[in-house]
Amino acid sequence: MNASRTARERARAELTREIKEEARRQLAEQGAQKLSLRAVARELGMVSSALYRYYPSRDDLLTALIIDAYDALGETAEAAAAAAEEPRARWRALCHAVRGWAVAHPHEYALIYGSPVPGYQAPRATIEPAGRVALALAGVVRDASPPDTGDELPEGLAAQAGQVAAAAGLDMPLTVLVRALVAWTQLFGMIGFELFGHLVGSADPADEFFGFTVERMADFIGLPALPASRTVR
Amino acid sequence: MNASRTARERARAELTREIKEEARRQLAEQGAQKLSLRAVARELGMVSSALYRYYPSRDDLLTALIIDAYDALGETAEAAAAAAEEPRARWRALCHAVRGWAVAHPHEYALIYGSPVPGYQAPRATIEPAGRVALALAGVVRDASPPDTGDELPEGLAAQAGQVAAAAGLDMPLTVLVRALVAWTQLFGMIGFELFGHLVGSADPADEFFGFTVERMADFIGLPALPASRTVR
DNA sequence: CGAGTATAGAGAGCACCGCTCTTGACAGTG
DNA sequence: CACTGTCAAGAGCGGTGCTCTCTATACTCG
Repeated sequence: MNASRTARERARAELTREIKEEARRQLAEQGAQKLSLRAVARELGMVSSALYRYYPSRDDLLTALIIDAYDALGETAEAAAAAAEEPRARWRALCHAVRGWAVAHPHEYALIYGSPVPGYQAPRATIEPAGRVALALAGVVRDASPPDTGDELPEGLAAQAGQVAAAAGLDMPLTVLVRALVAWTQLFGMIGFELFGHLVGSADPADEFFGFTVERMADFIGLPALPASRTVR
Repeated sequence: MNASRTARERARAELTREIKEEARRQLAEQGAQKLSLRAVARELGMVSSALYRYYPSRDDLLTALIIDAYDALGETAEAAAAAAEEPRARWRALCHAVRGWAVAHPHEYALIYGSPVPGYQAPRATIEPAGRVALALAGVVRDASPPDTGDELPEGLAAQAGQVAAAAGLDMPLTVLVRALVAWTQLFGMIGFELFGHLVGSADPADEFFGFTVERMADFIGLPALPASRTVR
């Protein structure tokens, strides 16, 4: 009886996965706007209404894709950070990994870091995976334990940074944490600009510009320069 | 006969304007995705097919709105830069003006700096207005004539910067120009993160964070600190 | 001034969309 | 075997962008 029940559930899990796969395919081909339940169903050889047994609405399907994207990007970032030793090398690896993922999955990147889908409110479930990259970034900085930068932090900003540090268990100078926050927005700003074509007239292709900026961000945070081989990359 | 001809054309221009106005209203209320030709026509008391005499497609209407948005933001930026004297004050004013416009017109901002509409290719006509903000930014930096930062620029990046400088008539050290480019992406990255809710768990409200970052960017580029009153803002 | 023409909006219609409700088939259970 | 819960299917609703045809009207010119 347990086996039979599992059989049904297996079929269900299988189809759920296939739906998501097909949806991701369409997402990659034509973007989130054009993602249509009917088209997904058509491609899967089923009728549109049947899809609603798996995802109660188009937005719910989108949410599933969003969570998957956050998780995939987060995992990429964590793996890159774990693969290097030196703080600056880890920083570089992480930044380039994030960019690499974004370039490889532009539509999924746009889904999570582009303009939010109007009327769509990101559910609670997306918050945790959304924080993974930022956490990985902050972790790299913390492990490098750079010195206090001496910035004068406005009261409210210091309080916000304190809360972040407490919530994430990040034991580091608040000035460094705030600078890491700045670098965080810089990283995604640059990637977004590249992906969305705003660099076309200036720094496109953006490889060298990206590499340059990553180094300046590392300087900005106070990560030590690499000891031996000083590949500027 | 010229007057009569003008009469017809006037009516046409009037309606064109009204269509754009109504479209902008809907854009501001519900975002680009929900912008519907039928709804615009309904609100204007005409039939949907009649709209096609004014804009051949929904995308063309969107293009008109995009150009308007770029122009509005560019004008805001230019005005802010012109209203101050000291380089750092001009820099501050410009950055805060851009952010202010973005916060006041989130959907229009998302339209131009969010994920591009899939399948939609920005026509040539958008390029020039799109560059206005960047040009205003670069102008402020050039007028401050900060010294060469001494960065080692990779070959390709230096070439790209040289082309930009030549095309825009910006006579300044390439290292400074590249750093201004970095700050440019930083500025929009931060604004985008704030608008799209990515700062919610960390630096939200973002006023102080934004102010802090603007100052660090000014430092980064090499803009001199304000002489007398050193309001950190 | 009157005939002809260009331009305007109206309306029907096509193919698609998200989503709902009902119906009939089927598997698993007592 | 009868029952129950799950599933896909189908029809249908109101909406979308867009096209086509038709008619009324404003303008132009002989």
